[in-house]
Amino acid sequence: MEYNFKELESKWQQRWKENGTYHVEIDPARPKYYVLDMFPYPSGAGLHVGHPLGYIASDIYSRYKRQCGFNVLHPMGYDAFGLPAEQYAIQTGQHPAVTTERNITRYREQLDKIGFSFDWDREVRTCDPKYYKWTQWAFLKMFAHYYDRRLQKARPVEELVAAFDRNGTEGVDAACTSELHFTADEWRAMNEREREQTLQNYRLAFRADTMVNWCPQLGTVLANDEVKDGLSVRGGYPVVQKRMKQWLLRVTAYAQRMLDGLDALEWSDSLKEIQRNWIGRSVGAQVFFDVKGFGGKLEIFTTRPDTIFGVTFMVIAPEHEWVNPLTTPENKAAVEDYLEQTKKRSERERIAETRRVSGVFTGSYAVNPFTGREIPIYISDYVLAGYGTGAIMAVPAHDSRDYAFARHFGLEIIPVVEGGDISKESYDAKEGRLINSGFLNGLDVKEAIGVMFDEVEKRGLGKRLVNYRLRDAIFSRQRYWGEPFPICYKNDIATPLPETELPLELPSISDFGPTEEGEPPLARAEKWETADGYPLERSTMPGFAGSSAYYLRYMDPHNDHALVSREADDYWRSVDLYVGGIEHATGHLMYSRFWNMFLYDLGYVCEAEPFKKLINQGMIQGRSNFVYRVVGTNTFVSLGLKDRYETQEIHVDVNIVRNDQLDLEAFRAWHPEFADAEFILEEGKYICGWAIEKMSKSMYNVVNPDYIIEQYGADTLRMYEMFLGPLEQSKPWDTNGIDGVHKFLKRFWRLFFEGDALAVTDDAPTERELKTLHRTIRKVREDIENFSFNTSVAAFMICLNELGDCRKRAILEPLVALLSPFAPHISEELWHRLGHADSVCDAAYPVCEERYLVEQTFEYPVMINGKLRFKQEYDLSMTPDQIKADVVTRPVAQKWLDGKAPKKVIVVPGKIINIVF
RNA sequence: GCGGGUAUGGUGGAAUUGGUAGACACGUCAGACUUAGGAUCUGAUGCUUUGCAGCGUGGGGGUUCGAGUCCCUUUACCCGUACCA
Repeated sequence: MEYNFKELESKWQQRWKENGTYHVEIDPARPKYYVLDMFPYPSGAGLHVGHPLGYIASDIYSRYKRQCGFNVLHPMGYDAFGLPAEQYAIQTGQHPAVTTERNITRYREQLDKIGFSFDWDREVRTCDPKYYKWTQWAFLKMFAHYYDRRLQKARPVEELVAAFDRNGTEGVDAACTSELHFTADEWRAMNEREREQTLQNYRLAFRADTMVNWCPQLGTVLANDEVKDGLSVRGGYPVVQKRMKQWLLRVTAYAQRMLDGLDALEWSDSLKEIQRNWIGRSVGAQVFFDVKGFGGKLEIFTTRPDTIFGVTFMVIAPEHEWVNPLTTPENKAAVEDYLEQTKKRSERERIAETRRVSGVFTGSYAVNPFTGREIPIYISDYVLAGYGTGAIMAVPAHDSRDYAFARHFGLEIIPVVEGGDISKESYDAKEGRLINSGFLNGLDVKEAIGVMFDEVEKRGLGKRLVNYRLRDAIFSRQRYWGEPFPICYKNDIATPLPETELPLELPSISDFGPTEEGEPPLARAEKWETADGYPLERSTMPGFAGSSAYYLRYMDPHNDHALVSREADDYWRSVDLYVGGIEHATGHLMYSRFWNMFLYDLGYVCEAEPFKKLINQGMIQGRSNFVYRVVGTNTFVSLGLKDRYETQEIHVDVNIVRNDQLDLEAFRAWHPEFADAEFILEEGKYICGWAIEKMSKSMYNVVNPDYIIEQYGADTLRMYEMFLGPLEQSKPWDTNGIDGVHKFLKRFWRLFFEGDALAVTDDAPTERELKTLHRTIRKVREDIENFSFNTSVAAFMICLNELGDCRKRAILEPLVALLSPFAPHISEELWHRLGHADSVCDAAYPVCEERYLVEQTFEYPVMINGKLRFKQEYDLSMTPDQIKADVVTRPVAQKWLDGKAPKKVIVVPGKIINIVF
């Protein structure tokens, strides 16, 4: 009987669908397990062979867990809001909802062919109003809460208002944009607008002015990668840095908890490290410097208070709020000139032009509180407005940037730490003894830092402070295809819509670009206002909004009364295994953790961390093929002969190349230009060159899974994707190797049949066959637990090689169950042919019986003189004397024994051979 | 610059975690069956050498009876991040 994969795969996919095989419900009688994939953005290009890698791995794990008796939640959905659909809409006028729907249909078709065990009844789409109702709901909750730093928890804004009513800011310790101080009387004296403005300083979702790349001609904010050389990439219009009112999420409030939470997560160290760096905690001191002839004190942040005696100047960021007050009349022109220069440059450019020293003197002087010396205050864009206080104390002797600046402007450099030569560069290391530093002299750096912290606090110059690099997330986009904000403006005061009015649906419009006045596309909607006539917010939420809590929605996707019911959340809790790409390390995976912690604080979810274990699948790269055209001709020369000609390398579609051999006819038909191509062959073949590159259309190396499934079947695709290499490693796709896996499945299939009849026998298996079976079971189980799917596929192949043509049910039946997570279609078919009525999905996963392994051989560590010396696998049929003889004759042992015989060789069946001398 | 990772045959990759390097698969070669083979099966296949033998896990050094694995050093590539005070 032929292995007709096409027929049996579509048959079972159909049956699974009809029978609801993958539908799951809460079942308190069984332990739950939640396996989640990062849901895809359904792009117009469809899936290529690299996309399903993670889905296949998670599907194998889900099926395995299910067969182990777990109630497995394994859902899928679509991250459907997003820029590409909108860009396409601006160009073509097609509504993004239409193209998105079309793309989703295409994705679903492709996914269905691979045989996943998704419970599609739980599908979510972020662009569905029933779904984004809960995105809006969470936003309203964030708007209505602030972060109490003392309780380390989000609390209702009403509590903050009550506190202000009682004592003003006295005793309030809340996460905020800037530290405010006012009394209860001052608070009570504020009008409604002032109060709201004050509260925005504390809300977890708030509006504030931030610097953005603004393109007046395009009428929109641009991301850094959309700007080049101060011009917009599209259109080439000037882009300026502009302060704009934007919605933000106060993720910084959760910085410490997000940092601490990492320790308990089963994520890769590299991923945790990326998040740690992103959060960027640093412990230092806040210090105030008096400014000569000026009322205020300049606040800076430093991690090196020990070097304060070496401060010879100060620098503030160009955006610092004191730039104007600190600038003296005679420096005004120069400062304005400098500000104009920096304004033109985007943040990215500032970064790209690394270490190009620039700056300007304000004319003002600060006073070093420890030396009493007057030090000049400069403005320079190497100081970032967004970090710390936007102002620094400069210690040129011990900071390379300050050093470069001091050299450039001829400022004084005073060494205060011994150990380096500062004639050519600064000495940044945190070791050495302090010099030129008054009471710190003689201390080493670490001691000095501690002493200085105390001294600064004692003298009332400042205090210890922890700073984070993490910044609040800008949450609004001047775009159409996103969630509308459930916010209206009453007399310009941002006012939340009542929850009962959610979802606030995206209005239908036909032109998706910004308006001529530079308003976001939603300004084009007719009547974009509340029923009582208040205007609604016109920007929409960014891409990460909809993906921040989707894993919760899967638990209870049809609930109209809550994001997730208490019951569902109590049962499913959090994601046990999350599989997805590392590119979301600082985006989605940060926002989701923030979002979840917030909901946790409010008591809506029972776990603080959403993703317990996380696996990052590697990228599948493309393997491109090349042909070599002799320059100036239409003649193509085979790889081995190309050095004899002057050639031009041309990408050729990998789908018309097999084992690097070009299909000449297909090549001529591929492109009109090549219709009359001539070839210079080697041994009658045209051999192509190849290279590993990103899989992309322009390299003609995209392999479509539909094509592979058509040729080899879904089971082969699934197993081959796993066989390619370690899951977490990037590796090239090479269709050439797929035959090996396909052959394996065909061989496995053939074992069951003699002609068209089932040929499985009930003969008793031999010890050897049982050993092979159980070793395979052990290996495969172990490998699945370790996500080492490539070696488990190899284990199946080894097993088949060892079994030869064993057709015994006692061996084959467990193998079918063992294989089913990897190749569900063929396994299901064989399972039924073996006489089972139920699905192989519910067949208990085979368990290794150790006795079949240990009864034949032992693996012993060998102790010589109490030290582990070598291991050897001994067959149990060997007597202790034989083992002894073997040990003694081994070269290693002989070296040790120096010719003498050991006194005793102890053979303990089970563990250890102890050799006594 | 900083942080993380990788390096093994012609190719993708194994290696029980310090114990016979190259499992498994591709490719290649040879053979069988075939009108045919991009089907199936069998065998060979790290390199050098006719052979004996020697050399082999990016390079150099070290620890050890024994190193792909541990330590030091160095090179190349990949990823993340970037003036974070």
